[in-house]
Amino acid sequence: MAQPERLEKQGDSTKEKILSAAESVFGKLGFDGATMRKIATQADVPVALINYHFGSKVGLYRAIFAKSTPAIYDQRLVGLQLARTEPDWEKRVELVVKALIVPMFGLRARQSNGADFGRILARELTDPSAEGRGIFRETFDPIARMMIDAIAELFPDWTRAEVNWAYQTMLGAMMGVMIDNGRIARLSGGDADSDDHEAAALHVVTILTAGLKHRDRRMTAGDTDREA
Amino acid sequence: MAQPERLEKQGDSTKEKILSAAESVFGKLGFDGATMRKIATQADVPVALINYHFGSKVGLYRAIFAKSTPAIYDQRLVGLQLARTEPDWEKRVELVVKALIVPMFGLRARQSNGADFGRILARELTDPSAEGRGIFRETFDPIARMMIDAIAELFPDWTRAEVNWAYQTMLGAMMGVMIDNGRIARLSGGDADSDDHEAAALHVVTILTAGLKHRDRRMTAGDTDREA
DNA sequence: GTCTATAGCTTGATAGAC
DNA sequence: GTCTATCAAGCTATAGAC
Repeated sequence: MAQPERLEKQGDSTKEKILSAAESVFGKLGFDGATMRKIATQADVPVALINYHFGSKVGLYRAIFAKSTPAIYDQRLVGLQLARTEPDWEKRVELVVKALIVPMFGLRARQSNGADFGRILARELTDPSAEGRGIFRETFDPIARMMIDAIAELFPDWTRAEVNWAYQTMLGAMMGVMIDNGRIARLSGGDADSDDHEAAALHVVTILTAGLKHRDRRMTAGDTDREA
Repeated sequence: MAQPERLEKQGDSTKEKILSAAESVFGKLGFDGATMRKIATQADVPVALINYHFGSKVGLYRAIFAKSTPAIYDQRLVGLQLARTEPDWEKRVELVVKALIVPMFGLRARQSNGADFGRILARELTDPSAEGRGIFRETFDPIARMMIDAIAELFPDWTRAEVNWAYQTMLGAMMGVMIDNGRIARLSGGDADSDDHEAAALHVVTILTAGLKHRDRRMTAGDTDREA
């Protein structure tokens, strides 16, 4: 803004090379498993350049989120608005589910290493110490609350606990089919292909939509501690 | 077996103190984030004792799985057998879902630090480099294949891909409500309590059972890339 | 902006006294 | 079995030449 868009020759390219390598290494090894050296090696730059451009390891990490997060936020917002205009209730449920799932898989498909960002997200979500970094709190919490409110509107007779657990179920399910750790291919004997983002997204959306629509409230009275 | 059960005075207690501390630290910080020193401090033993009893860091890590995994396996097996004897199809679906979910939450509730093991599991599942450790391949893959086969039997008209993605969806959903990273409480304003294992388990089981039973095959023909 | 060199610390693991 | 002392390797981050 203040500084008019300079043509930074290769300076820009270096930052992007580092960001891209970091995304890959953080995704594969996690925040603690990744090292500045490994990232620098993969980016083919000296380690010092990372600190010059991003300040610190956590600074680099945050830059990855800063890059990919706004698009997710915007697309989810659009998805929720689209759902609001849908008159048919059944289709509205599906649209809310898609508002959560589709932007994430869209990123995977669109970006060259979108799968890496998906891995980073999944790890961040399952990392209690990640709360300290506060990334989710700053970036995803606002849209998450909107999602939760949208679910509550769809099912006005649900308790707040039911609504929230439903959201966590959806979020977890999305992560489950987004991980791509090699195990899915192994277990399925190749029948389920992690690289087929559209198929993966479609299957989660289908099951989650059905699960929300047909959630049987009477089951809530039952017992879980049945032997099994 | 060969060695008759000796009463090892406190030797046994030390190993268990380390194991318990390791479970907690690994759960909170992950494999790479955890350090031998932090574990030793929490267990209140010198670092060298960990290497004496477990050989290495990864040896200690594997010992954690060796301790908690067989119970999960057995209970899932029993759950699947129970499902097989159920004549009512709808109830059978629910029993298969419970065979996956209930043992995990049962462990959380029963064991003092069962939540820590849940965290470790979730991280191991979302860690591509964990495949190198081979823990899932050795411990959970056999029962996972049985679960997948059970789903396939329940829905004979599904493709193998659909069956496998359904399993991954279920697994992810379970992780999603099992993580307990503090975010669930924050987003729900306390309405969803991660410590209430029974409630959490019940909500996932309910949604997943409904999702499987009412999965609409006709949706599979639809498009995912609709703008959302 | 780029790079080499290195400071200052923490890591996993072990040697060897008890 | 337990513990202190220590090693070699690897870590993040920075100083300073270009």
